[in-house]
Amino acid sequence: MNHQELIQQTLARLQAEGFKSTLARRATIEALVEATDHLTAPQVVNVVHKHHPNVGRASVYRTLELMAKLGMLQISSLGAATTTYLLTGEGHHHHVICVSCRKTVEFDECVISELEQRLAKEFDFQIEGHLVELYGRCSSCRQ
Amino acid sequence: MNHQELIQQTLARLQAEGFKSTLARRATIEALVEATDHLTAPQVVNVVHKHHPNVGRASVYRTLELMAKLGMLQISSLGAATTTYLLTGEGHHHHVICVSCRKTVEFDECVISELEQRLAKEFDFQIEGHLVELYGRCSSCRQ
DNA sequence: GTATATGCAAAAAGTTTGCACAGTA
DNA sequence: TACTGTGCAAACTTTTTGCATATAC
Repeated sequence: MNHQELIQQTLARLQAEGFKSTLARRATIEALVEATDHLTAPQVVNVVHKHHPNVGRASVYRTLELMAKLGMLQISSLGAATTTYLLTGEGHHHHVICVSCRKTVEFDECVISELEQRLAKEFDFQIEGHLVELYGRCSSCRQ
Repeated sequence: MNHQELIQQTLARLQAEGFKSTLARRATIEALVEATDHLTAPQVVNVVHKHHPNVGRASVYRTLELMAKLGMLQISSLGAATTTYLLTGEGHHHHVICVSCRKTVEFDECVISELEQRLAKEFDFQIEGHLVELYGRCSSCRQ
């Protein structure tokens, strides 16, 4: 699926939930779709402003909040002090993060699915996503 | 292990790394030890100020940063917009978080250990902790 | 046409920094 | 004593809010 399609689909999902398709929302989704990694809110604002200088910062925040509430974003701390956002679905992967130099490496394996199903039953949750991060010390930082 | 012992041990770990044992650090650790759940930085500051009104806010932030760097804290976004901290080790558990009402339930099972060992070898990381969070919609919010 | 959503600007909240002084080792 | 760490206050960054206007449906 290319970017335009993904943007369309994401907007459609918002519409399906009863929210309107607007420029500010499209611009925010655009920024998230183009990102290859987690972005902080101010980073999203920056990207949005590159293409659409007239979109307000508050609208970006409001869109991020809305999408997070709908489970459309993966929210992560990436082991750092700032929250970051990434579109869920597509390119599912997780991170190993060095607590010393903040270097991150990705891995694709996900051992969560069985657990997910068990917990969904146990707590009567409809699971929509998950976050798995490992923290440690990379080889250079252990010297 | 009781609270006092855990505080001592945590301070000792700082000292082992070459950092001094001070009141501000003890107060911060105290707050984290007493917490039964993740705390935001401002919450830690509040607890510290209850017992030690004269400890500066900046010192608490600096201690949190230091401990995070040393891998002594589990950092989590809890699916919300603020970073939270919890002492690692002790009472290891994870959360299922409702993206709609923010209700969280805990679970103890952890399927990460095998994965952890495999990734440690593959990327030459010394893994010190991990974060696993599931996001979804609780039964009441699905009505 | 109507309700939702927006942009702006100001307020609030959270975090970081510089510096003179204090406390640990 | 030497140097790390502190408290304070100010600067800075990030996030939220109120409100008049614009826009999607």
